[in-house]
Amino acid sequence: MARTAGSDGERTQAAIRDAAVNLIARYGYEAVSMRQLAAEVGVQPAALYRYFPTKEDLLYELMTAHMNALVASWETARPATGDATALLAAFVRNHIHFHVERRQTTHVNNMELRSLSRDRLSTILRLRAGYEKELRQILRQGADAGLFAVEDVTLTAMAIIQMVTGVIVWFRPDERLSVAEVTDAYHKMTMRLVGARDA
Amino acid sequence: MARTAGSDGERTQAAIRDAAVNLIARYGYEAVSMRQLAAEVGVQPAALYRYFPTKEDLLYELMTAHMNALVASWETARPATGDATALLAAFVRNHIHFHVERRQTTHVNNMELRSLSRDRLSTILRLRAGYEKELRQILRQGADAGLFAVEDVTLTAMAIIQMVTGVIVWFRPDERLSVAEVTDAYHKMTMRLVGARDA
DNA sequence: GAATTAATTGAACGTTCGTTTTATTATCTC
DNA sequence: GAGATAATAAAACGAACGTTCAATTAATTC
Repeated sequence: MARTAGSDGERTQAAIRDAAVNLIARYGYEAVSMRQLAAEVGVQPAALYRYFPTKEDLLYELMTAHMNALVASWETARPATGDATALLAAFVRNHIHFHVERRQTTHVNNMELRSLSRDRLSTILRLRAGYEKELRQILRQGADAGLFAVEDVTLTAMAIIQMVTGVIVWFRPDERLSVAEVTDAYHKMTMRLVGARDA
Repeated sequence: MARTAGSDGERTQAAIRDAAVNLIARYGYEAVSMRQLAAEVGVQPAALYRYFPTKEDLLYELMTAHMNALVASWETARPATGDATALLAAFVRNHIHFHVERRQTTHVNNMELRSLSRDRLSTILRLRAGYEKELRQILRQGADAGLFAVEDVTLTAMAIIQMVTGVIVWFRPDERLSVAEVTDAYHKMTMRLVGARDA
């Protein structure tokens, strides 16, 4: 046997991506073998190499796609007008929605950084740094305007990022709370955390 | 060659633990081989098996030691008297000090849960749940006493845990800020986050 | 100082790993 | 419908993996 009836490169590649995200999120990058991945896709191991030259190439593509989607998501969600309070609210809400809807790729991005080569790691970290800079700018703007009581912008930004990204560690949408309820709660906590006037 | 001059079981075991924590924190459990670990210790791979029957036994011992130390640390630090505000302050301060001083074992405990067997995983999670319950009790006590403005105790506890544990992701003690400064900042943020009256 | 025990080496086991090569079949182009 | 190309299978590569076992030497016991 060789090429199978109805086979399609694009579909196969998408199936590989999906299966890889699921497996890596659950078992970790190192623990998932190319054979295991191929079996999940329903294909022979060699077929994977038509789409991803190496295992690390596959991981890297998943991670860059996630980071680019995150940056794009904020670019779309960022309000054109509004003060720092409105910006911060939009940032937190978008961040939580994005991550709750992509728990698996988020897990991969948070856990598998150390499996990347130096160059690729710094590319991902650069993307991440750019995203975090947006939050720092909002905090600084709010502090300068006297809206927030933020002493150390960098520290506060990291605290907020860690807090809101941590949602995916414990939150399961089909349980006690809805996404909207959780988002509201984190929004309020963030506003209190930065000492926002309006909150 | 066989037994080497000056060899000592206890010292070797401690050296294995140390090297394992360093390597696993840096490269991940799956990515670290027993040969690599043995080389780091300065011993042949077979010697490791005198102290740890399997690779997973080694990981499990590192993780239980960390969790037991965390629980013991809080038992020692917990104030005998004081209201919820004082308790929460002590909790956050102890938590940050503990984790900043043990960044490597913290990383191992946060990242390698999925490499444990089901039984061992639930043992670790039980220890963790017990620790987190302490924070929930403090929050509930503060909310009942009218000291905190906490609507959802469980959600708030997870937010705080994620925020304060996240310190180890970005904080390096020898850089811009000292441990004391960071602890103070997180203490203030936590108090504002829960809407503490006294803050 | 002989017997015992503790600590370690060196070599090997079978398995699995990421990857490559070659052959084969389906689909598309004209 | 012939030729070109895309998609996959099948088999194999050497290397590395966790682990085991027998042999050997250092330290301890009596």
